[in-house]
Amino acid sequence: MLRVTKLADYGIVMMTYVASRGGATHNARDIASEVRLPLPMVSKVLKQLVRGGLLVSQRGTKGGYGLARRPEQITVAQIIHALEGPIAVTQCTDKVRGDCDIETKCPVRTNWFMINQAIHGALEKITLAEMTQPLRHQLVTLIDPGTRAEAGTGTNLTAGAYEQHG
Amino acid sequence: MLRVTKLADYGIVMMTYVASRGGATHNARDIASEVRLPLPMVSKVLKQLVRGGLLVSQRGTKGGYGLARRPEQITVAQIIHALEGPIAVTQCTDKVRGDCDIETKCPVRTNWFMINQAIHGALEKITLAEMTQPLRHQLVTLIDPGTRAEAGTGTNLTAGAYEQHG
DNA sequence: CTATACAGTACCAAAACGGTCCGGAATCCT
DNA sequence: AGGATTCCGGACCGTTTTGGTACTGTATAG
Repeated sequence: MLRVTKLADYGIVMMTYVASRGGATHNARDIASEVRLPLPMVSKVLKQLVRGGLLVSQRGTKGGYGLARRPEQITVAQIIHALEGPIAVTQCTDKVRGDCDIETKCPVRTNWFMINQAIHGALEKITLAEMTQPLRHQLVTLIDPGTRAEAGTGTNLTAGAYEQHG
Repeated sequence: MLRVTKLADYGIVMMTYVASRGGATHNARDIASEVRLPLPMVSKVLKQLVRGGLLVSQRGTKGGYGLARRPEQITVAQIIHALEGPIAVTQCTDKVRGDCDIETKCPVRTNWFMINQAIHGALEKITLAEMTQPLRHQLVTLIDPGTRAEAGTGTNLTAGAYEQHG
């Protein structure tokens, strides 16, 4: 748990794919087939990434999607934000749905704020450029020496994505 | 998003409350009234915290719950683990439900693994002892200087918890 | 002006979440 | 011994979210 949605998971895979192909634009159909995910899903994610300002789109016959800026300027935190809103570990954070009207009195609120910042900071450090080059040094330094691996990781890519994308 | 469930949110509030009262045991009813949450809910959370080895319980007339070990030995990561399973940002992590059968080929898998470790590391650093004393120094150091506050935080405590718990 | 490709939005089934309830077992007190 | 208290282990259920699809509209190339 403490899980990211599949939308965000897909989005990161797709962004990584686009970034790995330099500045060229790709249309939704090609991306879908490369990443081995259904076209409607891919299309949906791409649209949201455009809205989030991470991709730029071109309509028409020779249209497609391309990165809105250099891979070094795009972070994992930004991708998650584009696909599932602001990173907020607890509710009553969107400020829109202000459920928590006792903010000033709640003794753990300040701590949650810091926890959220810590997580956000970790995700903000990781750029697309690094994602295209696994095991890069800067990523490694994110991990504490004493931290045990408690659970595995991986993507939601259920039997398909990147099966043999080369 | 990237949100913790309310169960975990409640759990942290409750653990913080118990820890703030030293080593004494409290029964579910008292905790519920102090934290301003419905008794069945509180009871459910407490049970899971016992199963997770974070609380010890005593049955009978003078029964109740107490910390299983010193607050310094209990981390936020452990509480989340007890209430919603292993911390895993992406699916196919529980190893039980191994959806992702292309692990070795997926190019972003390694990166997800590191992201997960980074988050887990951040949560593992925060102990209950620190939660009872907000704004402690070690917490502050978790936050990167350059990290912007993108969204507020807080608890899910919808109009009730800790309203006037003093 | 037609084929292509993105844009927006509505829709739906399935799963997870949040919360409640009930019968059972241990402990204390009388 | 017997009742009162308190934790234990489930099942249960309505609502929300998630994951995924479909359909109509709009811009662009040739």
